[in-house]
Amino acid sequence: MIPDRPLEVLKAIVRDYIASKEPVGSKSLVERHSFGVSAATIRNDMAILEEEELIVAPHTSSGRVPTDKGYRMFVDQLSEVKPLTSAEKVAIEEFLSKSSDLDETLGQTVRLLSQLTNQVALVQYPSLGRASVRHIEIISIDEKRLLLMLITDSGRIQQHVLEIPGGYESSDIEKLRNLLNESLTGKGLAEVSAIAKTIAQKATGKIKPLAERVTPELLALVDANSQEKILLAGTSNLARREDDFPGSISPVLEAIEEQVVLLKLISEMQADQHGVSLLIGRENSVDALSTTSVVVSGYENQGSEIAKVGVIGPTRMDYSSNIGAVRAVARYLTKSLGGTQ
Amino acid sequence: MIPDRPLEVLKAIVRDYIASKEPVGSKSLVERHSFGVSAATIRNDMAILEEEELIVAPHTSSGRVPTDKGYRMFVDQLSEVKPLTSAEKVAIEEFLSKSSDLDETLGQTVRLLSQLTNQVALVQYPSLGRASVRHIEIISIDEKRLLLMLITDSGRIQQHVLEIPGGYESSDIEKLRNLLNESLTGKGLAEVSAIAKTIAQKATGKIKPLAERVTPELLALVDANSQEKILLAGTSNLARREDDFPGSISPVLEAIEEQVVLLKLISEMQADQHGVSLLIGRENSVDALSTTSVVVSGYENQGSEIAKVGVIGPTRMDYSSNIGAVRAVARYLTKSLGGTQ
DNA sequence: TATTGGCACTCAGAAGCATTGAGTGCTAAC
DNA sequence: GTTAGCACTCAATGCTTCTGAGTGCCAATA
Repeated sequence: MIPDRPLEVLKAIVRDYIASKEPVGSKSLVERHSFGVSAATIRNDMAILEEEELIVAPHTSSGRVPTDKGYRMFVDQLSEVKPLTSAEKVAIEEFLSKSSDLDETLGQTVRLLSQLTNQVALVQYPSLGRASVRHIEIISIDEKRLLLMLITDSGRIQQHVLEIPGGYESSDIEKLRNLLNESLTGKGLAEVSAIAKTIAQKATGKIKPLAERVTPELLALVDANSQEKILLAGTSNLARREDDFPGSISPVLEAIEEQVVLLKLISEMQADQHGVSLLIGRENSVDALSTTSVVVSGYENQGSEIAKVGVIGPTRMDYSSNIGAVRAVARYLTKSLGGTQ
Repeated sequence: MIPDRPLEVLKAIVRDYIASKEPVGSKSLVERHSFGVSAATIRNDMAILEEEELIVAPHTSSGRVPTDKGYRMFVDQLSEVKPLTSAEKVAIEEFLSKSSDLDETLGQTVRLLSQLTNQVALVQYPSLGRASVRHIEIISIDEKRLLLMLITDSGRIQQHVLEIPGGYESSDIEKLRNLLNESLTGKGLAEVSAIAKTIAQKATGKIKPLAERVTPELLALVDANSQEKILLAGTSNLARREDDFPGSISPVLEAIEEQVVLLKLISEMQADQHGVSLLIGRENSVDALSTTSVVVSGYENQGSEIAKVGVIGPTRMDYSSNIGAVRAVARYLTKSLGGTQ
């Protein structure tokens, strides 16, 4: 266990380093904070911290820098996160109240979050594991083409144009639409597959061929719909902090643009005490992201978490305010979805 | 007018500089190309080019680098662009044939283009100036909420949930839907505004209040729909070429993320001889983008250009192959939209 | 036992300086 | 119009020295 004062020293080091980007030494530490002890004592404490691998010296005889483990301890000690200013709260309300559909809401959210935090913000589209069918719509485009639409209760819409080479009758379309909605509305997406098959069989008479044509497409929509998707914003914020990344930022940007990797990463994260979860530096498994930290929080619709929202930035980030911002935005997003969806 | 050989020298300088990123000098020029004259002669030619501001010397007594004007002349002289390899063509077909709805198609396209060119790719959502209404749908969610949808012939879908505090009857919904579709299907979005107002007046009896509630929302959808939108991909490609940007890339990234700016920029561009249009360096009016070039081409649906697709990268880019790729992708995109939409 | 002042030591980074060499512009000759 | 020759320029490189923030350790102190 780390004694009290060394812990305070660690916190001070993290704060100073985040603020200044310079390795922090014993002298500047006693100058900036009132520990009531001398630099030599602080040096002893720093020796303990270094022993525990909470800080390291970039070069012999230079100041110290927090390690991932050091940041982690700092964050875990964080008893309260920086609350948003009321101006920021107003900005959030302002932003999110305007948007109407899901796409727009998420787009606004991610931009907002990137502005609040000055980091790269990300928002995951509602995952569809638990989503259910709100409505299925079939719309006639012309004599031989139909637009099939699947709308889920998370607000996501999936559509596909399909050709009916032999043409169709609009009354049949209506029948099929009713049939599909009666059987599927309210059902979970996972169930759709099984039910849709029985529909194709149950369908009788003229609408049978139509049903046989449409149901596979419907399943394809469900499939496409279950593809996870991430929205990013504020990539330039990462670039602005270029020199927090040794070498080049481009591998970092590459990794972030790689949706699959990012999705895997955030989906494995579990919320901790602040209602947010974070990975610091090498705690995440993606090599290119070893110099970044990820802060995410889940947002909900109808009481259950449907996806995540968060930020990603250099390990040397202001954890306190980022955690605050992510948490707040997740809450507002939950609220906003509850309202309009 | 620039004589023949100096022009060839310019071309050689551009090519060598693009390939090597080093200012190119007279000696290396005669080594790499067979001009049949000596370095001293080339130097005379270079003096002409410098006189014309087609090249500059970064420092006294170093090699030369093309100016924006130099690149421009190079591009204008370009008689043919590098065709895609057949592997690339296959990749395009492969990619674009898979996608079903507009969102997905555009998403695929932009990723594809960024991979083909190793630049930041962008695709503009179909602009709605010339789009028309394909269908209007009203779907009941629960007793007091409706989902209003506007589908345009470019494949774009806009939706909004609206509350009907007093509830509604489903037969009324159907009447209103029919009324709206009869009046509006096939009409241009610009006309919708005028027509919708008359509908609200024409509506009689029970559906009048409903119509009065719905039509303003419909107009809002048209409005939202006419908001231009851009999809980006491959930002990391820009970062990978960091040192083509003096200072930092972050202002460049910022400018690119600023959709409004970018939209204005590309919407003002007019296609030239190759079916693409490009802005080189300071030819574009955005200051932060003065070290980048933009290559775009229009894509079409039903015979008329609906939006643009292109790439943006450092002025020191391979114009020939980028022009080729953008043009090809625009064509395939046109084809793909023609098929499925 | 914890804290402190003192002190020798380390080393990255800045500053100064000489060297190098690719490339130039100019001139006189071909 | 082309070329060889030549003096000149200057970014980049390498070398050395200098500086100072910061360290680790020890003996003295509370």
